[in-house]
Amino acid sequence: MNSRLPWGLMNSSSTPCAPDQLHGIHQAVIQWFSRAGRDLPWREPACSPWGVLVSEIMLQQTPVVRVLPIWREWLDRWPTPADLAAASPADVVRAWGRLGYPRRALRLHAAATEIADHHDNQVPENHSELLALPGIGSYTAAAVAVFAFGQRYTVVDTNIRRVQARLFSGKALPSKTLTAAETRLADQLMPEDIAESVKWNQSVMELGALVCTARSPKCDECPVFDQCAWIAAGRPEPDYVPKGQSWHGTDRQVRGAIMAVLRHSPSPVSVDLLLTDRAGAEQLASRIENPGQQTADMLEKLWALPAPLEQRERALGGLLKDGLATRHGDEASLPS
DNA sequence: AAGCCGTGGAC
DNA sequence: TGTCCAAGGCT
Repeated sequence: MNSRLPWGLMNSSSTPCAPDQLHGIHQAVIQWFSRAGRDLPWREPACSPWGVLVSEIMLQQTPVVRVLPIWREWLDRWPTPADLAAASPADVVRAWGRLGYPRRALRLHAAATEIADHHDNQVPENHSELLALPGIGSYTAAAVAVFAFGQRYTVVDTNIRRVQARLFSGKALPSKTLTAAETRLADQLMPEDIAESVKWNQSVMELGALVCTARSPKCDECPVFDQCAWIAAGRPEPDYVPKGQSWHGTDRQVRGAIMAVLRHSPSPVSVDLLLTDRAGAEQLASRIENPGQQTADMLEKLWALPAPLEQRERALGGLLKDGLATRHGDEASLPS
């Protein structure tokens, strides 16, 4: 839709743009994907639903390039849900490496256990059953239903939201939080044909990832530049400033540093060592017995953080609460 | 519903 | 260097 047409005056229950124009957009975006879409292993027809599910969890807030090598390791090591379920949480968290948000690893492990125990080791095709699994929310449930099982289901991720905001709403960015209107729009935009709807979901997501990006969109490469409402409106600025994620000095930073120590350490780590700072570490030097060079490096980084004891305790407490760490006596380790 | 939860590449 | 942000989910 663009300013040459009066669709913007229509109410929210109407169609987003003329049927003919929508069909043209479908064809243009899907054709673009067939030419410019990336060859990713979880898009191979031979990839199992389990492989798709693992990829979707890993891709939550983590870029493709960082997921690729870990995904391959996981599928080689744990080719079915039961294989992952048989592993210990500690091994799972270590294999997760530095993908970030390690709670995802625990939830995926829990989901694998549930699939192995209650779904005959087969990833469920039903959207409601997918949604009931730990770590699987509305996006991931829809993504697995669509990309693993070829269903016609409305997928709404950050890429699709951004493309919709620009192409149809003429805004630079989608709203801060997902709205019912966005989901309704995504639903209205989907082709009726099942196979086409799958391609559409895949293609729009890829367009948002490669061309219609958050910063510096490559509009000169866009297959629907001429139809874009944001372009027609003169590329207006966002009507709000995205709130950046703080990092330095936060509990998250301390949690990350503690997790790095636990991941690298082959044996439980003294809680005193985890909770002290650089100055305190001097006094504890006599208690450090061959932690291993890598563990020592991670400890150094943890000690170097400008975090008071109270914050270090809070961070470790959070990890214990989340099941990412366990404590036995005066030692802590990854959960066994 | 607004904030929390990791990590590192790009600019 | 600092800031932004990436196929979200959970509380």
